[in-house]
This record gives sequence, structure tokens and C-alpha cells, in this order.
Amino acid sequence: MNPTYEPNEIETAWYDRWEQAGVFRPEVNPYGEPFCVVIPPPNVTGQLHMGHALNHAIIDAIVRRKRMQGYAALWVPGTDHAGIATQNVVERELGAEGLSRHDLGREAFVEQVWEWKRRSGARITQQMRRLGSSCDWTRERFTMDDRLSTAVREVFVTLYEEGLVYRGDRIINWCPRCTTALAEIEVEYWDEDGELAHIAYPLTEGDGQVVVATTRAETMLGDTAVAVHPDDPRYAGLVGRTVTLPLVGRQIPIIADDHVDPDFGTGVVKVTPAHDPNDFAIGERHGLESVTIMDDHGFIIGDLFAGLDRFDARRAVKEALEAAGLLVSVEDHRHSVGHCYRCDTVVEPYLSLQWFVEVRPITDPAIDAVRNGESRFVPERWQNSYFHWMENLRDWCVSRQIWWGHRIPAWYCDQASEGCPAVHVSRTDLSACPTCGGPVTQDEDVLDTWFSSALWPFSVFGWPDTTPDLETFYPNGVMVTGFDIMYFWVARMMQMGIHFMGKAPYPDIVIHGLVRAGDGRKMSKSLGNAIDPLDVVDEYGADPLRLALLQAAAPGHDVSLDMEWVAGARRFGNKVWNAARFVLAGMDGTHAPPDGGYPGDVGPAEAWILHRLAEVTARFDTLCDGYRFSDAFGLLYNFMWAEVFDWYLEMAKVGLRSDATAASTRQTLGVVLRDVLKLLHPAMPHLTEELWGHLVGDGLIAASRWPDPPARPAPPGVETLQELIGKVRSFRSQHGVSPRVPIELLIHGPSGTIADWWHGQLDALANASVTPVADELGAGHTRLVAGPVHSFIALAGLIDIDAERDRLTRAVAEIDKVLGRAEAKLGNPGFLDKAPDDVVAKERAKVAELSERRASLQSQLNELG
RNA sequence: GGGCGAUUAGCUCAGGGGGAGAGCGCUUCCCUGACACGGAAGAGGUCAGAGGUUCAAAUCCUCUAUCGCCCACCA
Repeated sequence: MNPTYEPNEIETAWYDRWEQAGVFRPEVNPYGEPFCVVIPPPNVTGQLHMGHALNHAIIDAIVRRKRMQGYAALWVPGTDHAGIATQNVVERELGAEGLSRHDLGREAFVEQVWEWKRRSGARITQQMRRLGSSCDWTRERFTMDDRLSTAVREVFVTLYEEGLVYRGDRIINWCPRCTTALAEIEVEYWDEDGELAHIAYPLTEGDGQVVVATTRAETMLGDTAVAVHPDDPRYAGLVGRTVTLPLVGRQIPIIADDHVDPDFGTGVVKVTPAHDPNDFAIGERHGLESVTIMDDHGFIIGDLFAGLDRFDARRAVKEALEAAGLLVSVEDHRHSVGHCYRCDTVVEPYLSLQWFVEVRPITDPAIDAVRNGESRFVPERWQNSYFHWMENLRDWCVSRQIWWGHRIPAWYCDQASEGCPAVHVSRTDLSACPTCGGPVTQDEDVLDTWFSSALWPFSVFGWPDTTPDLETFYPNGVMVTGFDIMYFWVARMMQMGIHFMGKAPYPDIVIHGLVRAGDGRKMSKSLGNAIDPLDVVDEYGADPLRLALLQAAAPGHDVSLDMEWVAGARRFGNKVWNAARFVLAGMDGTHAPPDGGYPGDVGPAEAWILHRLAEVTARFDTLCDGYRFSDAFGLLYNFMWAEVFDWYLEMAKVGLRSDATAASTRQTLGVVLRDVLKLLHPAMPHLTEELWGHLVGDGLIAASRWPDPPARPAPPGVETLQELIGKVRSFRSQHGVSPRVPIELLIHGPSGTIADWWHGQLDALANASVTPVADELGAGHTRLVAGPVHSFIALAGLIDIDAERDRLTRAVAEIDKVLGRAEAKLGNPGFLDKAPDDVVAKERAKVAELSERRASLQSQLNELG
């Protein structure tokens, strides 16, 4: 074996072997209880980014462990068609050739996107393989696969039949660049510096005027009223009269509406029902006309300013008003502006005919499912955000004016005016009107990408057909995702899953944070601080990246990924690698059994490490079951490095040298290494698989059984010995006594505790020889106390007496600090009365132990003179 | 305007009522026959601040400050 761990040399070969062995298929555990995770499907044209790497590291750790525990574990991979995002990518490519999608036409364009998908769709799945994600690729899905499209249509039609899908004229958020409607959630708001223009609207009759304030002056072209608060005394006499809309000349009424805040601006609002959601609501209440003043690209239409883009029009309108003497003032005004989440263009509230899902009836059950514990969030606090979001939902605009996606299964009868219902929503394509037999035209729009994503936990299994997989794997075992798509995705899966499957899609919803750069800032391409996980894999390996992500990902908190962590994880891998080399050398060509094989009759060191192995395994399982992977792998990391490698391997060296103990030592080394490799496997699958090959020599660790070492008591004396060795080393270090200089340790203590075994260990680990003494030694010696054992070292010629005095004085002071606190507690009647008995007993024991320790230190000081 | 989170060692972060933890960095010693991507021994914190609850507070409560994030119809 190579003396250095080289992740990239060992990682690449394993994936194919796992796949060929079929270990990622749930059928590998045919009798196991099902456990399924569906991947949060990445955009098909996307690239793996650090957020995916984190998400996949967590999911894979969960799934690999479940598989080893005997579950029929399944991780369903797949990708999302990502409507607008993907269409934008392909349009950009066309744009480079000077073409638009309209030059191609719908059919050719969609074919072009499919072509793009065929060309680049495999990239992200290859990247997943490189990270070692244990997906069952025989069950890979794409949101626009035929069967998933069938599911989408079934859901849409069913909701329509239930009256939960409807079509209507509403103000929606419109992206003039993507030329499509967006859902509320697809708009990102951020504060921008703008202007508040005050414009005078003259009364039609008489001399007066009212002044309105607006940030979007151009929308005045579409005003059909001005509104004041009904109780505003300033304008009480004006309600019911009309003003003449400047520039346009239209007479519009002054109306009273509660929505108006009398304290904002002048207390008068211009009302533009076609271009503002509030104004639309006011318009509905007062029966106002809506005047649309822009086309779908945001250019002005109509008699005035036609052809100007909305921002140019804003300037032009203000100039024209100024020329007319009606622009009262323009103030700087910082306010929140909505942007398209796909292209950052400023969105326009826009009146248009769209399809909506009425969400209330499907939302309440989704709220109840969390309230009654059918599904729970980890960490729990996310449920409050979920409730708040769900309780305030408004109907979901699901139609998109793009070409890439699931076309809305609605057909319009061309002869609708002749007594036919205008709209036919159908599970099958229509070529003629089912009522009158006349020609029909299909709706041009497609559905929101998230509509199909919402069905993912069951559509991947072939719903609406009742397939064996659907019956086996729904509900899924757990959902793991970032909070950034909790509303886009998790909330909607809950709605759809419960509505169509009758059960919540999963019992546990694990929400992890974002990956931030080492400087704590959000990783993003635009900031230029994004780290490509594939670059990290090339430099450090997939396993180190995975371990670093898992260790860094405390539940619900963002992850600041510093490359130092990844480097640290690789150093750990190197340590494991070399520890394994040592164990293998010690095993002398024999193999460890794949399971069990825990030796019964062993030496103290073996008994100790097996005792710890059982303890740590149990704790590790508890942490994993609670999704506390950073704690779990932190525990394992420290156990392996500090206890197995630094202590046990060193102690085993002694055991291997003696014929009497070599066999049980070898056996223990083998099973302990084997079990910690199993525990580590969910985080570092390649490294552990490689080492399994050498250690066990048969089968795959990925398909091995999760360890369950039997609990056993801690053997006496081992921790005391470790403490004593520490004291000797510390003594050397503080007095500059080289490790090469042998020390004679005069040990006085309970005879039973000092096994012969100590001699060999002290010699090997502390270069100290042992001489038992019957009495305590005084002047000229220093005393090392470890548990019940007192040991003495003759100081003559060995050390600097002053330095030793310093050391002892500091040690006494340290003990006094703790002792003082403990004694104060025991001196407090309240503590004795109210603290639990075991706490008091523990405190007493502490004081007793510390007092003894202090006394012995003090006597040493006295002995030094 | 609401809500949530964070503030702990030089750095990045765990912990969550009973003697302050990890990794990295730093200091000293050691290339001991698995590993110098290593070993050993150390230094280094008024747990943001102020009140409160408690026998006991880094931990629970209230307020304050700073920094993030989410939500909201700021014309």
C-alpha cells in the first residue's frame, strides 16, 4: 500500500463496482423495511455547486447508513426541467447566433431545448457520481419524462374538476424580459434608491387640484381614479367630484377607500388598476375601468409616449408634467423593488389572464400534518416559518408564458361564442371540441416548474398508476433540503402529497443551511467567491470534501466552508489510511471477519478499546438518528484519532510483541478498525471501501452490516495508566527531560491495580521503568498522582528544582480555584436543600478527591524545601 | 413594520442549568520499526452588554447593542 493517502487514486474505481454489484438498489436488502429519499432535483442544465454537495453529503450519509442497517434503502436521483432557467440558457445560446426563440418557432425551439438537455443533462449526474452519491440510477427520473408529465396532467385536471384550478384576470408579477407571469414567491425584493414624484391633478370643475405621490410616474397614463381615505377631513368635500388626468385629459373620479393611508405623502393615491395590485383591488371595489398602458415587454402602448420603454417613459412623463407646470416636486425615495428571481429584471405588476390554483383547501391539511406531528421539521423552529407562510398564502399563479415545460392541458373551442363552453380541460389531447366537434386550440402556456416539483415524492414512482414502488416508498423516509427552497418546494409537496396521496410525503423534514465562503459571505458567482466542488474534489478528493461538509453542517446553520477544513479532513483520511497500514501489518496476512468476531478473553487495553467502541457506537447512532451529523462525525473523528490511533494502536504494539497476547491483540485491532470504518463509511465511502478490501478481503463495506458491538464494562486500571503516562510525559516536557532519557518510576499503590501489563506499557509509551516501593517516598522525589496510584521520581540530577516548584505551585493554585468553588457550593444551605442528591454527592466526591490531590501536591512542595 | 437566527480561544465554529470544547493557527520537544498530511506537552476565553429567575446561568427570561436572514399591499 502507498504510504500516503491519495484520494484521487482510489476514489474513481469504486463507483462502477458499487453500481455493478447493485448495492445502490433497494433490492440489495430484499426483506428490509423500505427507506427512501428523493433527491431535490437539480436543474438539468445546471452544474453541481457547493449547496448540492452539502445536500448530497447529508443525504448520502443517511442513505448509506440505513442501507447498512438492513433497510431497503433507496435514493431516487433525477433532474428538474427548470422551465424559465433552462429556457433562458438556450435562448442565450441562440442569442449568440443572433436568433430568438421566435425565429425558430415553438416546436423547433422546444426540440432545441431537448437537444440541449440530451447534451448537457448527464453532466450533473456524472458530477454526483464523482462525489460517491449512492443513487439508484435505474430509477432516475426527469420532471418531463412521459410518466411524470402524465402525473402533472392528472393533478391539474383533477384540481380543475374539484374547482381548485381556475382561470382569471388578475394582477400578477410580470417579467418583461422573460415575458412571463411569475408567482409571488418568484419575485425578490430589494431596496433601491428611487424618486417620489408629486403630481398635481386639477379638478375638472373649479380651480382646485389634488396632489398625488408616485414612484412610477409613467403609470399615471393608466389612472382611472384618485383615492382618499373616507375619514380624511382634508378631502371630505372632494369625494365624488372628478379630476382631469394631466397629459391624457381623461376625467377620473375622486373616490374614498379605506386602503389609503392618510399619513403617507399627501393622502391622495392615484389608482392604476391595470398596473398595481392594490389599485386593482380598489378598482374591483369601486367598479373602475382598467387601462393597460404597457405591452408584455414593458413598452408603452396607446396614444402618448408609445414605444418608450417604461423607464424612459417615466422620465418623459415627468418632463412633460414639468412643462405643463403640474410636477409639484420630486423627492429622493428609497423603497423596495421587485425583481425576477431568474433574471433580476424589475418585475411589473400586470393585469393578465392566468391560471391559478386555489390554495386554501389544500393548505390547511398540510398545516395540520405538521401540527399533529405526522411531519416534523428538524430543527423544529422551521415549523413556525412554515406555519406563517402557509397561513398567509394567496392563490398560486401557475401559468407561464414560456415554451419549455408542461403545456397546460386546456383547449379553447374556436366557436365558443356559438354556445359551447369556452374551455375544455382534458387528460387526453383534444383535436376537436368535445361538445360541438368544432376546431380547438390548446392553451399556449406551460405550468410553473414547481408544479411538477410538488409531485416529485410520488410522481417518481409512477403515480397515478399504483406501482409496487409507489406502494413501497410512499411516504418517503426523510426530506433533506436547504431552507431556500422550503416555500418553493417543501410546502407544495406537503400540499400535493396530502391531497393526492392522503398522507404527508415524509415524516421528517431536515432543513440545512447555505454554504458560505470562508469569509462568511454567501457563495455566488457574481461575488466571485464561489468554490466549485469539483475543483475541491480534484485537489483534495471527494471523501475529504464530504467529511468536511458533514462536520461543518450543524443542524439549521449555514456552513462556512474554509478549505482548511477540507485539508483537515484529508489529513484525517491520511491518518486512517496509515493506521490501517499498521493494523494490516500487525495482522500478518490474516483478515478480519465482515461482522462480529469480538474477542472475549483479552488484555486490559483490548477490553478498554472494545468498551469504548461500544459506547461510541451507541452515542454515534443516537446522534445520527437525530440528524446531528456534525456532532456524530465529530465524535467519531475524535474517537478514532485520539483513542483508537493515539492510544490503542500504541498500546497494541506491546501486545503484538508477546506471543501470549499477539493473537487477541491482532483480533481486536482487526474488529475495532473494521467497525470504525463501517461507522465512517457514510461520510467517506471510497476510503473505507478501499481499506475494507485489504482488511476483510471479501464483499463490499457498502453492503456490509452496521456494527453493533456488545456493551462491556471498562476494565480497571487502564484509564489510571493513561493518566500516569500523561503525568510522566508532562513531567518530562516541563523539565526538559528528553524522551530518550529513561526514567525510573517508583510506584506505590494498591498492589492489585498495578498489573504486570503496566510495566511494558510504561516502558513503551513513556520510556519509564517501574519499581514497586512499599512506602511513600519523601525528600528529593517528586510525586505523580494518577487515580489511586502514587508514583515517585528521584529528582537528583534530573531536573531544575525551581522549575518543579513553579509547576507545583501552579497546580495547587489551579486546584484551589476549582476547590474553592466546590466548597462554597457545599457551604451553601440552599444547595444542600435543593440540589438533587446525586449532584450533591458528586460535589462531595469532587471535594474529597481534590483535597487529597491538593494535599499531596502541597506535601511535594514541602519536600522540595 | 413584523418574525427568526447569530454574538464562546488569534481564525472558523460546536455546546446549551452543576469543574469552558473541537479544528486550524501559535509555543516547546521528538524524523520512536503506520503516519512529519505525524507524535508528545503547552499557552490562550469576564461565553457581546445590563438586569432578572435559580442553591447554581455561557446555558432559562427581559431589555440593549452589533451583524445576518425571512416575511409584509412603504402609493
